[in-house]
Amino acid sequence: MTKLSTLKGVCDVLPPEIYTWNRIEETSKEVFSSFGFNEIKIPVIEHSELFIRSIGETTDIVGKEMYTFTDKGDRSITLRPEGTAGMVRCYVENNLHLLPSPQKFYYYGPMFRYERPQKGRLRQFYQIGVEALGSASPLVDAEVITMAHTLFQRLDLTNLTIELNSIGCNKCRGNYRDAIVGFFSKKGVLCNDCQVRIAKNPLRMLDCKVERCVEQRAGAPVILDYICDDCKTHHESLKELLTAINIDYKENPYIVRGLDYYNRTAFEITTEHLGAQKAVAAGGRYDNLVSDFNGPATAAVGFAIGMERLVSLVGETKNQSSPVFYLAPLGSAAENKAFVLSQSLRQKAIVTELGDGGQTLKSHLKKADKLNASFVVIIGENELKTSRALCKRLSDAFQKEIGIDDIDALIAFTAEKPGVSA
RNA sequence: GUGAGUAUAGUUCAACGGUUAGAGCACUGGACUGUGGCUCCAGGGGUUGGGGGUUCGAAUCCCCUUACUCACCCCA
Repeated sequence: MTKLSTLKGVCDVLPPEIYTWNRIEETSKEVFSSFGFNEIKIPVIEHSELFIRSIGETTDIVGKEMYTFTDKGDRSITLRPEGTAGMVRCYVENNLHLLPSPQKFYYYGPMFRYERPQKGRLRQFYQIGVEALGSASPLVDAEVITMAHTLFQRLDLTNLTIELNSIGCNKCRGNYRDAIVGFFSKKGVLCNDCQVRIAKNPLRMLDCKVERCVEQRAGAPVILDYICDDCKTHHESLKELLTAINIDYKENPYIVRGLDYYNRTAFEITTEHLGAQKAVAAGGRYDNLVSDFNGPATAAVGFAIGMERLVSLVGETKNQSSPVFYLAPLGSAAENKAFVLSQSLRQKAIVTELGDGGQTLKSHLKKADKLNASFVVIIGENELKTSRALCKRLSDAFQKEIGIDDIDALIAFTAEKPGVSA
């Protein structure tokens, strides 16, 4: 039998790292609630068609990264590579547009993309996703960006940069596309990737890293000069709103979202500490996606946070739940007694660790110390005879006898202060 | 899919082609028979990723393979 291991690009999350995950999840719930967002659960599997139609057939995600299989009913099923498509499907399917707009949701869960793993990039990765559907106002763009900013602040993250761009709308993006294609086709030989990009996704040529291409793009057209007046007004309003609450941002005309459904606002929140995958969160507007799925015309904006990337930026989080009591039974009769006692304590929501009756007292105490317990309750032959348990405070080694069934006295002992005990 | 690097104990790492592959941490036990942390001592642990080759001799050199890591592409 070969040694079992996880699949490539998939990993376990163990303590103590899981405490950081929990802290992020809890903090995000607090922040999102304060912005009026509600949690929602949407499926991990969907009809393949949902992603093909929303994300776009020519994107890498759909073209080569989807986990797609045929189920026993001969349906084509895909493990979601991102959350927005499912959210929009849910919005349309449940007629959520009938509720007051905008409807604001967040969700939390794994996404799947068949990619070559590297730092900050996995095949199964977790996202916190946020979507606001039913408003075209730049105010909602600003709210959503502010919400991400607030969360990162609450997690004590500094040195994050908000990068902002507008990629125009269906009406004006074509102008810019033409301008880019026109600009580069007059230039010399481009790298192999860019020769593909010029046909498929010309905007991507702007952040090519090949030296030859970098030189040639000097003086290339800038998107903000090509977007229509409506898009420009929207973009300017968003910037004013962010400025009004002192949120710093950096205009980055090279931000291009990799999914077809985006328009207007595109943004990324980046760090210098993640290697090549520097985006901790990214998102933008998708004003046409709901109507593309035969829903009513519904403007929307959202973003996703890369959970693993965020975890690696947030410092270690301590386990909050180290035991209050460690019960140390000596022998099997004592073990039975300790088991009963443990249940009484746990019913009062007191974190209690139960030791093995076969262990020596010394090994009990060592273990209690390693578990960072506060008190050890020793139950041996003497204690069983007298029905008095020996309760020891580990911080200063003070100990006293307490009636073996006297839960209240045990709890009272935890409240006594070291050094002033009677 | 492309390129580079790495693979030795549970873990982090040593070991010029030359005894029985070592050390820190972790784990278990003892010093201390029913009293933890600190200290000291001892112990368990390894097919040197796998396969083949060169050599008197390979963890070390060569080839193949697998896995991991980083980067490209792309993306959270």
